[in-house]
Amino acid sequence: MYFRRNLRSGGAMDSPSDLFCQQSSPMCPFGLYRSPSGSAPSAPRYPGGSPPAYPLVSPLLHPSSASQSWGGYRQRPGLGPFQAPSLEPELEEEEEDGVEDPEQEDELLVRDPAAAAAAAVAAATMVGPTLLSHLFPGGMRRGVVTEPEEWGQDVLHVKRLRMVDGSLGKRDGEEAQGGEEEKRGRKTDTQTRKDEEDDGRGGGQEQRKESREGRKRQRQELKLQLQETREKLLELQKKVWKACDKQQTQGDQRKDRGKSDGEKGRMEAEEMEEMFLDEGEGGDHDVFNNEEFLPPDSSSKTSQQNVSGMDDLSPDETMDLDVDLDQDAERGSLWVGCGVAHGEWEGPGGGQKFAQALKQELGSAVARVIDRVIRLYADAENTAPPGSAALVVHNQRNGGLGPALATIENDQRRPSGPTLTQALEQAEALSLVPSRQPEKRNPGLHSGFPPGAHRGGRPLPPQSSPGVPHLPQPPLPALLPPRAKDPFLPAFPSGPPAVPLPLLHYTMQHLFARSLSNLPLHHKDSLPPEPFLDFRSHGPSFPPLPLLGQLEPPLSSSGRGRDGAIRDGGIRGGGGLGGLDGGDASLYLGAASSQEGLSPCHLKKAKLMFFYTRYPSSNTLKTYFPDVKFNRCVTSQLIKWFSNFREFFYIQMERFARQAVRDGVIAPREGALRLGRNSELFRILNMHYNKSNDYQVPERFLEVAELALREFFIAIQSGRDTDPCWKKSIYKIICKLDSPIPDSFRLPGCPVDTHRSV
DNA sequence: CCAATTCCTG
DNA sequence: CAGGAATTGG
Repeated sequence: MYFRRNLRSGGAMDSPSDLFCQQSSPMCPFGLYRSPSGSAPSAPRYPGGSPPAYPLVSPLLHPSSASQSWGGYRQRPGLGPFQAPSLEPELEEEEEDGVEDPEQEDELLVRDPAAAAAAAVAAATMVGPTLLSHLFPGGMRRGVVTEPEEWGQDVLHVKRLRMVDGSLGKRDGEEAQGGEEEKRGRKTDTQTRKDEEDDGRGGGQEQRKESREGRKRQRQELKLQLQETREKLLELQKKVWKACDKQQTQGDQRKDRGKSDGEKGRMEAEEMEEMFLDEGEGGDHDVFNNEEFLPPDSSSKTSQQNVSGMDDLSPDETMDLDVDLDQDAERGSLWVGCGVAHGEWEGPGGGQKFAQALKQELGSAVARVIDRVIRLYADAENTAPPGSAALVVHNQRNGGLGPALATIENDQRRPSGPTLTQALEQAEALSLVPSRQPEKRNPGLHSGFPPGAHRGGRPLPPQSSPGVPHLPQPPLPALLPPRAKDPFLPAFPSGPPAVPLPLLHYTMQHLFARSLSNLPLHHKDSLPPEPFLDFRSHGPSFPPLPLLGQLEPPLSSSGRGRDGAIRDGGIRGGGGLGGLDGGDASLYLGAASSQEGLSPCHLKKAKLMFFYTRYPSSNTLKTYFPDVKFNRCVTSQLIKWFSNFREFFYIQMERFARQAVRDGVIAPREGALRLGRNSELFRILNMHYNKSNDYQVPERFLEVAELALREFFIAIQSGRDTDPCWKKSIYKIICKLDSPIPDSFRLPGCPVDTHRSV
């Protein structure tokens, strides 16, 4: 590796710790990219100049990844959000207990309008005396929501509505190919319920059909309103987050608990993922998933989509709010989950005030929505078939928000883009939680499973994301518009960086490393006339990729395939610098500007320089590598290169000299000691210093080499080689034979020989 | 002491 | 080629 030294070399910024501290982080935000890249050795080295940019940009670059980022859904058995049958009988109990399973309620709230309504009612019912009383001891809820007496009625309304919904769901089709255990469980439950339902209601289908359209419209409205509620909740969560960020810096002892809470948050996020997935899967069988039921502008879909995106960006905190709120309401102490410990807000000072404010906002938002939902469904019931059996069917899970919550992957069919406000909100959400993104679950699960496929109930191990590999596919062509006029080899983007973002740098590095050989990359348009291959490292934190190093082998082979097409466009030469057969001495390949590390291009240049100078001074090197930012390390590396060149050179000389001696050569002038361009020794030397054979070995070098060979021969022949220092004299001779280096080497990049055609 | 060099090893 | 040890010269 040419770059090991670079990595270690002492630039203030590329100290080893700087390079690896992030890599060793347990939550490597780049695992996502690492795994698909076949875990390229260079990948982990990416120190992540600005990690936050990653999760920020990657979803944009790879829309699929955005939806994947939730991955690893862990289904909690027995907590199916639509075990509504249990919900119904438990309603009364809940009123006493005050707390149903918070998560269940949570999921109910978001998954389906009907379910949400029921959840809202349930929440309100239970919340009335309990949670909301905690939240609003003063009874402020009354001003917003209906009076408690009405709640009983509302609950009944919603119950019936849910029954209707269930029957609807069944009529529209059974659940999607439910492969999941959880689904099956619910399904069987649903079916039994439905059977009872059918028995009870007899022939109420006509009535249902009549009221079908009306209910659909209502559901649409409901969806919109739920969406609104979500947005409000999101806003609250944002505020919570801001507060959390402040508070998290206060105590270390909270970290552990906060961490576990973070885990919990991710779990919630996973559930959200599952939620979306479910809804996506059940699409075909769901009324709400049918495109015909989407409003013309598909606002619900886009908005839900937007929510999905936001959740995707901040999965951790998305659901914590509701969940933990309930949990701690049980203990009378409200705490808002945001990765901080329970009781975080109980601390002295503004915590309580914040909690109060939060309570109010959250409570009012929720209450408003509950109110609307209730009313909607109350109205809806007027048209609902009275004959519907009093059973709750669960395939609502696939209904309601289903299509809207389709993950980003599905949004190609999205009729319209997000609205401005949605985009703004999304951006806001983006900016609010950048630092937590690395904690996101490993994406890829989503796309890893075909719709309706079994996702198991458990989190998949990270890195087992089958969907990730397709990440790097799109960017390259898009990011690197071909510029076919470049007469040079694949040019690394230079000048104004085509991709200023670290992510893109990183991505492109990988792309280059992995597929540059097969892709034409021409950037001449943005290049100054002189520089050619820009091998500037991307700052100290970006260890230079062995671009040419990786390029050359494939280019010489696989590159051929495209050469036929590309060469006509001006690209000549097979690989890396090797393929250059330019007709102009001023042609160069190489770095365009100063860089700290040495690139393969520099190595090649050094080798070509060896044809002229075997013992270059440091000043000479600095003169002829103007594009290298010299420091102690780089200098010694270059010197070391030449030392190695000499080593190889002398070894070959000695070897051939000994061979000549063995062969009985007597006169040093004999042909065996001639160094013709057809000789084996020349072939070896040329192979070593001019591997691609794109540079004509200067005659002077042949003379020097021949002289060295002769000297070795003589020394060996005369037995001087027994002297431990017998080579020194030869070295002294050779070191005086350095010839001037052509001026073309003074230019940055690799010189290209003029009169050489492959 | 440091830079340059060689030798040896991987 | 890189690392490292040893040597040398300034």
